[in-house]
Amino acid sequence: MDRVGKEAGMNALDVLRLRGFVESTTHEKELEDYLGTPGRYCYIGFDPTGSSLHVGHLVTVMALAHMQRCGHRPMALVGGGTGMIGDPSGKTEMRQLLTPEIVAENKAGLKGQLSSFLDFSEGKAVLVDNADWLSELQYIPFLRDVGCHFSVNRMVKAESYRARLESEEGLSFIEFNYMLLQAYDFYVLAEKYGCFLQMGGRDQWGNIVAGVELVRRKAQKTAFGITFPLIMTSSGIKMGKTHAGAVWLDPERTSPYDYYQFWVNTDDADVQRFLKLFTFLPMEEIEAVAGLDGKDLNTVKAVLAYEATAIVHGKEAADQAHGAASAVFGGREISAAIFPSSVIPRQVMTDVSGMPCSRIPGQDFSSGMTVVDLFCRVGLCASKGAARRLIEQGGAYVNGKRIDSDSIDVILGPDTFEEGALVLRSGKKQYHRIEMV
RNA sequence: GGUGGGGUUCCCGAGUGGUCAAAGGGAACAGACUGUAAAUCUGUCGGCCAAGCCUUCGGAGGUUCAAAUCCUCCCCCCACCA
Repeated sequence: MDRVGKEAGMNALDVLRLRGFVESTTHEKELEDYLGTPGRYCYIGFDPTGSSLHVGHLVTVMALAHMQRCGHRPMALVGGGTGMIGDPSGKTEMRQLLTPEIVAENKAGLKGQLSSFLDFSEGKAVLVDNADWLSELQYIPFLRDVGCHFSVNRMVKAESYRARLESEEGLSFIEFNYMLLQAYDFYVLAEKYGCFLQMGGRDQWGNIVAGVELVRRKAQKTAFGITFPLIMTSSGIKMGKTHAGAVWLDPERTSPYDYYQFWVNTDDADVQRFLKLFTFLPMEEIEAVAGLDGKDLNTVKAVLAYEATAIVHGKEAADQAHGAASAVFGGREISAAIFPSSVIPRQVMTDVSGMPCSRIPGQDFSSGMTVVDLFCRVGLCASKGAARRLIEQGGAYVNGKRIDSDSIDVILGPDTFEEGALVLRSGKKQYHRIEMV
């Protein structure tokens, strides 16, 4: 999708500002000039602490994608070297140190996921690994060349270390050192690629500024930094966390159906903000629906969920997730007047193939199965006690029929299936389809 | 190394021999109200073959009719001192 409307031809920094990505920048005038020329490099570092990104990473990834759409060249730096140390910024606890094998594995996973957002062909985006230069570093030369530029007095005052300095756990030296390494990364990228912009979450401010200063001192060049706000939901929770933990981009960990559901359940108050941050829909179209509220907002949420899912999992998976949502929660037509750029299906179409689903052999039902056992078996309930409670509280449904507590011991036989399938429901939102095989 | 204080159920945090599956809060789950929203109210919130039984209070032993609570050893954390 090319830039349309007022974002076309706009300075990348202004695009990011307009969409709510920018919390703070270093010397913004010069930064604007830097981004005024196409083909500029900019980078963000990713810790290879896991093999999958999650929604908490999305702001940074989307920022890179916008950079690319504005004609610049984003770089994703995978911290194969620093990942062996662990960034203490803003963290209350020390990180688990990673082994080289795990780092390699995670790195591969990250690249795959980044490819959904960035076009890595023809050098339009670059993936680098700081292990390439960090692992060969010699301690004494490093201390002399880099360490001498850092003031411990200043580092101790850095906001990013504060939590740990004040905590009971304290801060180990290896972690205190982290800032030097990240600053050195920036210096290397500046020298090697001419990359003079580093971006990151607000907790990276200290590390970014350290790099900007190192580039100035060692290379006598001006480098820049942008930090993004920490995205909280209106209810005050860190974005991307749910009761079940993180919302992952890896479809094995968070299915496209659940991913879609995560977005469709966005708080009313967050919809506008999230559309700007987490979709590529043009600003004009987002602003056009700003006045909608109540039930009408649900349509907007559907577009948000659809677009967000399509970016990560592709159009087909988004169609399925959307169709499954229509099947269980009821569909609604989406007027061509809103979000004309979106490719969301405008007509109601239901599609159960995207639903959470278990296949169970028919013979398991030949002598019947209790509702309690069935709910546990497909993971809708954590234990039989939980399943009993669910039924007693009136939250269990089979094929749309509530199981009342008197019939808690009802046995389900093969005749419960309609056309070889049956649908369980737990509470208001959790559906699970069972196919007999 | 010394001295003192700690490690409790998802999290925080009460609990110092039986009345403890363990107060209170948070999270979570269910119901009502709704719009697959928020807020609010109500209920639930270790497991099981469920008026009973089993497992849990850092780990391993021990005392006792009875231990989260007492004793011994060990592991880990914190504070102050060296």
